[in-house]
Amino acid sequence: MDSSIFQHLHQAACEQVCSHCNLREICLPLGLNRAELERIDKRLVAVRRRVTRGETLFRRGERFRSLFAVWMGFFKTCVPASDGRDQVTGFQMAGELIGMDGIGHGVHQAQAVALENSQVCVIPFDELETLSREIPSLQAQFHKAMSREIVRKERVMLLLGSRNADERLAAFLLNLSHRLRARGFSGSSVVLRMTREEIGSFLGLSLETVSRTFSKFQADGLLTVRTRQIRLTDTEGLQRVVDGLPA
Amino acid sequence: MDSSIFQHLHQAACEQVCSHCNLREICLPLGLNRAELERIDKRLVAVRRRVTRGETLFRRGERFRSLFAVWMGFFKTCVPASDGRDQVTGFQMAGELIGMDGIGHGVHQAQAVALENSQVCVIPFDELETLSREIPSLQAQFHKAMSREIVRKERVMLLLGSRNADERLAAFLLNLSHRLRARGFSGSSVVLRMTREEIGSFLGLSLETVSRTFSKFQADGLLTVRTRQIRLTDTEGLQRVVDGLPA
DNA sequence: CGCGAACTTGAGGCGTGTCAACCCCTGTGG
DNA sequence: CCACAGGGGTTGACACGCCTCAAGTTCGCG
Repeated sequence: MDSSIFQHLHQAACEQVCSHCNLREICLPLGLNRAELERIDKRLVAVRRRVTRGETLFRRGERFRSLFAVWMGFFKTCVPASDGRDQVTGFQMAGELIGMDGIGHGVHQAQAVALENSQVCVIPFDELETLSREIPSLQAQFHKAMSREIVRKERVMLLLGSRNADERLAAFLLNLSHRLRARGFSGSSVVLRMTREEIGSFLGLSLETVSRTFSKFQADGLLTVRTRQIRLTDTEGLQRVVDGLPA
Repeated sequence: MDSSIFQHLHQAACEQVCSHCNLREICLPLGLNRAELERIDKRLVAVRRRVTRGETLFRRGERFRSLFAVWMGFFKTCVPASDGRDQVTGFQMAGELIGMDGIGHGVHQAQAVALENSQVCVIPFDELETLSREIPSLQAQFHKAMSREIVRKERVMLLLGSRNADERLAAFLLNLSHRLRARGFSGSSVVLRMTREEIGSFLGLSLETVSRTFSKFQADGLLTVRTRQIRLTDTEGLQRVVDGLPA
């Protein structure tokens, strides 16, 4: 176990100031000028919190107090389905917000679990509302973030409502790839942070179907699979699958 | 055609002031005190707009400027699916907001169509942001509205991802019933404003499956159907269907 | 009253879930 | 160092729920 001194040093080292964070262009403070950034430093983000792999960030039913911005790592959000098991409602990576489901009733409607060792910036919600009354560009950015979340959910609805297994998985992989590319990663080499079962739960498919579809895509030369290590070799082909066109 | 004088009188009669609107307890101004209500009168809602049955409120790709609150009537929102036909993403009734999908990119991502003769309150978005910087309770209410929209979409995702046709349609009917009851209607007598095809599109089912499931529910004594006129005779039984329990 | 749209019902086929067996990898303990 | 256990992943066989196609009926509007 680390000594408390070491812990303190570390806290100081990765101090939570948005103005120097390299995620500021894809996170909530996007579009703020320098003065505004410095104004929210130390106010928007109270603390940064570590969440180890498998640990729960918040549970369904817990009182909602803060939003969380993923600073590093990877999360899933899920809600209990009728049969007792969890259904995954989304995956979040660096720069993405978690917890917006809790605003409506002051209680978290979902559970968030880290899929790898992660860190999140804790954004007390009352402070966010106060600051966004003072800083219009922060207000605008927050509203855009919520709106985009609505559009994302809507897209998944479409996926689940009218696409077959191939189309769903292809869309899922391309979406992951785009988000990784936007964060400076290659996009063609994807390391899955989640199990086949979690992918299936998110896409409304059984884990066997997910596995079979991976194998099929590999046989069709669209990608190569080695368990969690995926290499997308033909993204245009995957896009054709999404569009429902013949291979 | 009405004379212009009559039209003017009518406009004056149903003047768009939130403080006297009988929907204020289920619409955006919920939770505002009298002073705040009077402060937003004439500012939050610029005009009220009539939309006749079948008419489009806004189209996908149109510039986003305003949110719309349904004042009376019934709407569907939909987005073009890959095969050219539309996929329905939601149904909206009195007191519900339409257009939040457009905030994120300044462009409407969906299309909204009236399913009966309707009227909507036009809420210019820049004015809403200005007012919600001045009136914290309005800000809070708007944030809650967006959050609840996210949760609603999430629930539909679950429905589409892990429930069969019976469970989907039962959940849909109970949801409609709850929303009608919250607006002072009976809740057990439901007049569907949409076709079987639109229900199916929303629930990820074919119109034939929707029709068959209605017939099945009727045979099971859960409701009686006469095309668009539905009478829910056993809501507890429908709830058991939703929960996946045996009939 | 007549036409087209909406709805119902049936027959058949396909995609995906379920069940089951097996493999691979990793970590653990003897 | 090996044996073992357990979780994750792959693959096959089979069943079944829902889609598709098709025919016929009812409804609603001009």
